[in-house]
Amino acid sequence: MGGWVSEVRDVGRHLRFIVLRTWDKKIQLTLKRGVAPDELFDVTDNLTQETVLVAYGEPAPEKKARAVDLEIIPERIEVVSRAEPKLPLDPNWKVPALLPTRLDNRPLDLRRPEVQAIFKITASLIRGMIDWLDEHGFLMVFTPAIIGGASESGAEVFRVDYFGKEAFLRQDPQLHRQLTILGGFERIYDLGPNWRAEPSHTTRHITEFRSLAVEMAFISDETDVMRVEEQVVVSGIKRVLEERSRDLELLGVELEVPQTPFPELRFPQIYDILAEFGKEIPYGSDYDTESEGLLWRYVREKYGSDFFFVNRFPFEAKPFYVMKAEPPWARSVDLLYKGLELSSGGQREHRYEVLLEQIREKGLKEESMEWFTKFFRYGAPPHGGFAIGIERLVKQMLDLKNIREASLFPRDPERVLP
RNA sequence: GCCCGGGUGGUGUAGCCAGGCUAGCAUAGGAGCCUGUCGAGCUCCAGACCCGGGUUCAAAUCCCGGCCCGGGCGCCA
Repeated sequence: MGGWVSEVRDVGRHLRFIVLRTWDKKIQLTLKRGVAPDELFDVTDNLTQETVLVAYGEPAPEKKARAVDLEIIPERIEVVSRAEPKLPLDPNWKVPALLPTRLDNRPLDLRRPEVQAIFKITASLIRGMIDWLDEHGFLMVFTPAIIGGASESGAEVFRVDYFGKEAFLRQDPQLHRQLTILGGFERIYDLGPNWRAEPSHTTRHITEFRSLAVEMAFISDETDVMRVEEQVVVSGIKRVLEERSRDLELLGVELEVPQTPFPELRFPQIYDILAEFGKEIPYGSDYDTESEGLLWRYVREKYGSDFFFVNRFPFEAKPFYVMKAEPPWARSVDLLYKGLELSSGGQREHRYEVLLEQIREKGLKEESMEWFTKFFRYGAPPHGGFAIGIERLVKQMLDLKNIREASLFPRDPERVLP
């Protein structure tokens, strides 16, 4: 078996314990002088923490070590890769490192079982979500990440030199998901990366994140989308509970399957709720970050839920492609989890003439969006969908302080390495 | 983008406001002791004030500039 040296303890001259860390257990190698060959003591003299060993041997007849999963009496030990003595952070966490130090030295940080737990949980979460989608007739597709046409809203995008032409990294798979629907695929999902060139300095933004983006045709209205979205989330959380109870315990997280349907708040009633908390938002305007926290408090007290939808956002706050409801509102839905926006979605506008009108209303040039809009001339079903930010979902589910902890190698305005 | 805060051994911190003895502690590292440890214990050793300028008899400490980082807001997932 192979692993990283977590600890070496000499107890007297005749006994040495070496604790190895593997990705799923702790193993103690026990060396007794007189029992173990002297050469095993020789090769393990001056072992440094985090050195990689491969050991061969049999389990001890009686496991006396309590704090490990396995106790081995080694017959042979190979020092595969000796770690330098001064580590940039301590994976044993005797001295906790700060987040920037952790991220600068992420491969060492990732050795901690608590950190690995985050990504094991993420894998189960995603598996649970996409299994539900597969079981309900959704097809996994991959839409492009490099987009040649103008961006959907003029929000900050990364520019790419595409053989001398200008292209952009997608902020969202939104437009191509819709075009895939126009391609006759009635239920799809796309799991992939998105990029935002926003120089945001917060604990809930990174410049590269992944989303699970779902789109479905022949919906009655945006509530069909909400019913799918909550089932996807519930299915993911159920899977985490089934497969990762030990990892949840390691992180000290108590997780429950949320009740469905999730509570739904709508504009303009939102303004009245916020007013109860003394928060005045001008009628017809979007709410701010503080409001998200206030609405969560409201929903928790009234419905006891950590999840809730917000529906009927002001059209002026949303992109051109959303479908309008009674003016000035739109069939545009956000899902919030513990007061943080997890996803945006809703019903899309599929009527060509209306779509063009909305593009003009947003002050965009019709020509710039023609690569997208022209296909709505040839038969477009009513449709809608949503995109859930994976890292945000994980952050909220595990009560992580910073979204960067939910990303293996996070990218933010100051960090593109390692 | 706007605003606020912070950079002390490898890591994490005390000291800064009220400038002044060999910059304290923990952990990791080196040397040694201890026959089963339980993030073991004990003794000793080595290791640091982000960069530049200024004020002062004296600067980690006060002032200015720079660099780097963190956070809040905006915007969003």
